Amino acid sequence: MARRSSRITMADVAHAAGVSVASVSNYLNNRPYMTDDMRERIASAIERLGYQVNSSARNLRSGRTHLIKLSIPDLKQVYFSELAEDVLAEARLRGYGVIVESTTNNRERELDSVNSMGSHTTDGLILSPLMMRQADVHLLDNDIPLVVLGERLFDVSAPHVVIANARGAAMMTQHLLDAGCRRIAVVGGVRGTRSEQSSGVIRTQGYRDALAQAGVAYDPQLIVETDGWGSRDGADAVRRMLADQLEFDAVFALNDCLAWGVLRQLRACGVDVPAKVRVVGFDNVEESEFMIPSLTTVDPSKREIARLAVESVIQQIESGTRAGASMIEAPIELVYRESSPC
Amino acid sequence: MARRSSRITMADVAHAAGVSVASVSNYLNNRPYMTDDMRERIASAIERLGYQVNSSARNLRSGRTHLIKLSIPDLKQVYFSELAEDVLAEARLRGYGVIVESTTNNRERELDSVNSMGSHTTDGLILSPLMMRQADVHLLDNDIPLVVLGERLFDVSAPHVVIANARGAAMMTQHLLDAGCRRIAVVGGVRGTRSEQSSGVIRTQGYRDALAQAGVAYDPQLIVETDGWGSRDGADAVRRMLADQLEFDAVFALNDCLAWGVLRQLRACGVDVPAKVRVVGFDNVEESEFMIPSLTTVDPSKREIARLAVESVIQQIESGTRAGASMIEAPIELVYRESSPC
DNA sequence: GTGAAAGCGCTAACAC
DNA sequence: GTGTTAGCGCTTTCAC
Repeated sequence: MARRSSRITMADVAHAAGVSVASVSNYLNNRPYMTDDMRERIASAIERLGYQVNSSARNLRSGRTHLIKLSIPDLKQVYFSELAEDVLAEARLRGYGVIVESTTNNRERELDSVNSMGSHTTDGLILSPLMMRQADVHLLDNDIPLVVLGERLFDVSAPHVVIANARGAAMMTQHLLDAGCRRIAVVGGVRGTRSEQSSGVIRTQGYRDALAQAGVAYDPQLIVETDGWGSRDGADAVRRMLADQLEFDAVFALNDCLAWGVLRQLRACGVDVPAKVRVVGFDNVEESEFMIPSLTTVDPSKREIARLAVESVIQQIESGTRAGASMIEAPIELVYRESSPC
Repeated sequence: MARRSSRITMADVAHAAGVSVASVSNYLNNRPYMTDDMRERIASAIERLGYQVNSSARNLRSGRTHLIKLSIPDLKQVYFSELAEDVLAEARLRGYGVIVESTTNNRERELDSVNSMGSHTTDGLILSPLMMRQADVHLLDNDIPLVVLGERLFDVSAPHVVIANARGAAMMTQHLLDAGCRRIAVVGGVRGTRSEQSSGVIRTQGYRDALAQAGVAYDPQLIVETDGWGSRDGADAVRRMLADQLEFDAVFALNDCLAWGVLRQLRACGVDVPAKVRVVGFDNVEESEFMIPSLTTVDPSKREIARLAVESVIQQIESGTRAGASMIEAPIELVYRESSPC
């Protein structure tokens, strides 16, 4: 029956063990040079008293909290919840806890999670920005350990862990071209050019690059813009494409959720996948494997992204400063499944 | 251009503003009785120096971190990521941060998150236990603010926020009976009786209760057990049911993911939903609305669960102790969609 | 090897 | 209303 939290302090332990607080501290921090006898007495006292370190005190003294903040747009988006899970696991492995902050696609919140970094609650930040503007980046202009995730490369002096969006999209497009497709619709794509460097823009560019490379003409009609990137948007897109009698022999949905909707709607309309139309996605979210047909997609290896991000932010924390700008590209891979076999 | 973290302390601010640290503290904590003049001088000094409170120091002194730990089995399961998102939002609203801990269906980890509670990193715990055994509950026998989530009602002296699993399952079964179904298969159900009080067991019981109530015979054959609760398990189940030539006019999948798999596999096998077979789920996960056909399901109002849990744990934190055992049942509701219209 | 003691930056009790 | 000050519990020199 544990007492109220830990009223028990290091001093109590020291007293009970007949040693000094310094020795208890040494013991707790695995410092060498200590007689086995003392080690044992301290251990037993700790056990007996049910002592637990007070991390607030430790944090104050050491200036570290062993907490990382993970700021992402929305946990309800599978991509991010899977990424978060991987970040949690990786951080845990390295002895860090994670405060998750969901910015719910809200610029204010993104700025908040940046602004609050000075308050020492967390040692570093892994930020997946979505709404920040160029004008906001000066807020990141400090020495706090930071890793930026995703493709939005602001002029921020910090390591970026990026997905090879353009390359992934190009590879996937190439795969479809190799399979003989010539009318590849891009659901969730962005027509024309925008200054904004969203994943949509970049993936669309990758698609166009691959077409160009293969000498296949680019038809803007095939770019089907959507409101969001959920499965409903994918289904809506297909509905429109069919209504407009758009000709296409493949659909490249720019993320897996869109692809789910595409798959469902095509099936509902009696279009055979992959015989009549091939369908591919991007993100390799777990559920995609279980679609019928299972979804061919680009795997951005979230595990590796998480590992790289956590590793970098911890390295910065332990070295004491923000690392300079850099771009770490996570490996990318095509996963061939039934919706577009190899 | 911010300096390295905040070397700037309250003393610096006090000095710059020509006041005492106490006044700065008062200002920061919105304490009353303070001339507007002083208020302004402090504000401007803070602004000028770019001061930010050091939360470690504040935490040590106040004994509070304004951090809650949320311990759940797995963020990759949609139900939990949606719940987590709601918990995050609710906590944020009330000025608390959330450390998310994913126990990955691992008993050790569950115990860890409980054990580490004494170390003052977080003020309270919202725990969704899955693997804990009766033998472990003594670990929860302390005064630390705690809310237990889900149906596993151990003999723990703390508030429980529970889903009305039995009632929800019974209501849904009743709906199917009302629609004329008499052979309702339960995918993910648990045959026979087990001491264990998992959601599966309880939801199955709710189903049986409804049958009994309606005077419909219970056929154990209709209980289709599955390995897990993912969509693949749902699809597998249907495959087996069809192979075994099981007769059924409805499928009650005990969660939405199972239901997705059921929907897909039935469709793949040319079984019309809902004309031939009705399909319903449990959890009302966002994606379910976009299935084709859209999924009728039980809505456990995660938002409300999150609200109740956060509210209770914060109330405990602010009142200074663990609240006694209690059971707060979150409201439940059937959501009628195409897979089984009303 | 071990211990004494000086803070880390803040809050709150109390004095003015 | 405002200032002084004593710790919160720990880590870390620096003596011994």
